Amino acid sequence: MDFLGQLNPRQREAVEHTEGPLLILAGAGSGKTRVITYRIAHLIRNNHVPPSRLLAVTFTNKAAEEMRDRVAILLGGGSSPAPDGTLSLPWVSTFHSFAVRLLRREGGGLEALRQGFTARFSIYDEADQVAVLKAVYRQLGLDEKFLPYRSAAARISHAKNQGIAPEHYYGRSTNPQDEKLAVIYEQYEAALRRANALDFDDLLLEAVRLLRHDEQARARAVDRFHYLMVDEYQDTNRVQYDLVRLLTEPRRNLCVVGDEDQSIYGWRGADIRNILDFERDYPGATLIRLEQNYRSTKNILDAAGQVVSHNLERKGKELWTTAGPGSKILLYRGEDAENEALFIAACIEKHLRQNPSERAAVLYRTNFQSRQIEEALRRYGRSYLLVGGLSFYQRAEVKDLLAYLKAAVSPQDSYSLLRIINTPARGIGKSTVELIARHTGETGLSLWASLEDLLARGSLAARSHAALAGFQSLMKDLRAHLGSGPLHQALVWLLDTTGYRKMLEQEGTIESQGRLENIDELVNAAADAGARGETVEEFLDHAALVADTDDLDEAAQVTLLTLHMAKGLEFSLVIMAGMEEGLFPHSRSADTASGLEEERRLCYVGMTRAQKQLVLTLARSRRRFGGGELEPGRPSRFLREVPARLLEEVSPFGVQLEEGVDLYTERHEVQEIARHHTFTGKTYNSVENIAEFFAARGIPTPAAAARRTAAEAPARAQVTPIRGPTPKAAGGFRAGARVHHPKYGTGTVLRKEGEGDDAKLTVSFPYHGIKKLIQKYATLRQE
DNA sequence: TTCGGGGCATTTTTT
DNA sequence: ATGCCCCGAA
Repeated sequence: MDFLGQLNPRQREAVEHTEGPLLILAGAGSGKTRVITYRIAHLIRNNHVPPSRLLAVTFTNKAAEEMRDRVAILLGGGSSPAPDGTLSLPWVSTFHSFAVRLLRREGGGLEALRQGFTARFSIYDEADQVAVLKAVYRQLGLDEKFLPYRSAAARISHAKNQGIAPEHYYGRSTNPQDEKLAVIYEQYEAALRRANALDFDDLLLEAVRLLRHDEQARARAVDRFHYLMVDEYQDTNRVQYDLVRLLTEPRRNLCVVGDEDQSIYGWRGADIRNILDFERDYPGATLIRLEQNYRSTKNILDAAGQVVSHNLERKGKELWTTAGPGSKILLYRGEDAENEALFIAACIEKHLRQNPSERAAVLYRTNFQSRQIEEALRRYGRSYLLVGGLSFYQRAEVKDLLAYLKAAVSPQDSYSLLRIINTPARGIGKSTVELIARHTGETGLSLWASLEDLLARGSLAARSHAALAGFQSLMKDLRAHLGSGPLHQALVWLLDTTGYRKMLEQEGTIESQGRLENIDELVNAAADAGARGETVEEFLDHAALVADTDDLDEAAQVTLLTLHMAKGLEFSLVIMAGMEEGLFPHSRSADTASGLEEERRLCYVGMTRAQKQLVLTLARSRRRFGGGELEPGRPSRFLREVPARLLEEVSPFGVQLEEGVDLYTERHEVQEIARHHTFTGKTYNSVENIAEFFAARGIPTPAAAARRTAAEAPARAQVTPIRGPTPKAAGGFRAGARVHHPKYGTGTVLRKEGEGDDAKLTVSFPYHGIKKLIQKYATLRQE
């Protein structure tokens, strides 16, 4: 098959340019993934480069998976199978999982480089970081009033991403807060080191360190990868830049693909200069612009292009298309957020009725905006997929079990140990933990070693001694189980022995029911991992590096998500909500020129997601917080940057259902429809997704390909399971009643506790699961 | 040690 | 309006 014939001239040029540095500026919708995958296929098939000599790096597992699948399909027939008969494929991975594999593999080098580190390090996510920072704050006598943990974590992360060490941070601090933060930073680093843990930033930093200081390790890496490709290059930070540099010197067969106009992660440390200065950093680099857009209508492209042309920090690209102008961009201004939301729902309804096979998305700047839009969609009985919220691996019960495993695998991992030392409650309370922590501080031992030391001394009160001794033998037994049998059996044993399962069962609530299902799913995932031959460590790595958005269901007809999460996706109809000053551009970004430019790029990203129809909406006034005042808003400056000739203002009656009912009188009828509507599509965080979170991503399977095809099939119906205690009948919202909640929509009352205003209701909502509500506070309506 | 009530802040978040 | 953190009572 001559796959090069399927490319346009520019794309083909990019694919065939294989030697030396290459920068591909790929505008939105210009076939970027196509170019990367074809380029890989070209190198392998036509230039006979062994697949193992190629490395492609992406930012998300999802992108990596997609790329792998597409390369596999391209190579499908003719590439050379490996001796064992499997298809040999290049290494496609995220920056982070690449770093982890490198560090685990080159563990010896790492240990030599860094005192006290072992290749068995734990990976700490944001929740773990906060736990570490809490301890550091306490040690320094600070509290969150100084700086919220999350902000401190963000600032430390930012410093790390720029390669600024704590001492350096201290040196350049100009105010007392920064000085203190430098100390926090230093203590945080020390705490991680003691715990033999690396945070996400460290994974990259340590990989860079290793390659810099361990000549042999670098030689091995450079020798292995002759061709490197980096996707979304505009989102790389300084450390990723260094990593790429180390991997490509001196061969310099580096191909980076990106779009400076889609750089929207500056606040996370991404450095737009990496892409702007590529030609300077890699002299002799070839620059190829992909400007033909295959996604959107001309009107949409022109509008987006006009907006982003107001930016100065760009190389400049002009997207063009052979498509026709298409519809104008609709602009709607509602009285308030509720009215805006109703318009959005009506607009989606109209579009999908006319185009039943198409997909629509509502994009917004901040997550709280989804609430009213959800409510409006529910009124129309329209199912949707809300992207955001807690992912599976971030859930408390899953994190607990993983913490048991981490603590067992790495005795130094004090923060994982801390998490589960008294979960379920086993009589090791706050004061006992503090006692051990103090001992840790005095001796410099890890929490676990300190615990053992205290037990050996026998100086503890009988009660705590017994509790701690019990815990000690529990962990020893867990280690033994992990060493002797399959992982999932160890987990089952753990759940029984600790009484974790019992704890949830005894709770007897609907929430606990869900948690039980989650832990069962984790056990299944462990069994699958075991069947694939994964070790505990690999299982834990996988769990740490998998992200929730990886499983974004593309089959959903209506998707609600933030502008940030929309990058890389496309929808027939795109509605951008909340086009108001202060909201978008967001007030916190509006005071610097670079912040404003990033907001503008975000606007560009949002607009270019639309294939056929783009709709911009705003509200004349909206409430800032729940109970706040209605505050008037001003239209976003981005609206003015769209040429007026491309815009069409629509009244609330401009977009209507065919029946001719208007938005205001219609509500009650619509509610009636909604009541009978069956929700379809799987919930973003539903249990059935969990297995997929842990599914192997290494080798594309027929099942994976089938799943892709199946994405076009209608989503299966989901029935919210109702289990748990038998509902008691009572007045008002009694069990079994259908109620409506402003945020969660329509749900079923499962249980009622107490009477009158103080009654507590347990309600099951599709998409949101089980919520406990106080009748007095929750604005519930009887359906 | 553990549970429940009142105070407080609430942008975005690839790994 | 809500979620989460800390403090006081059982």
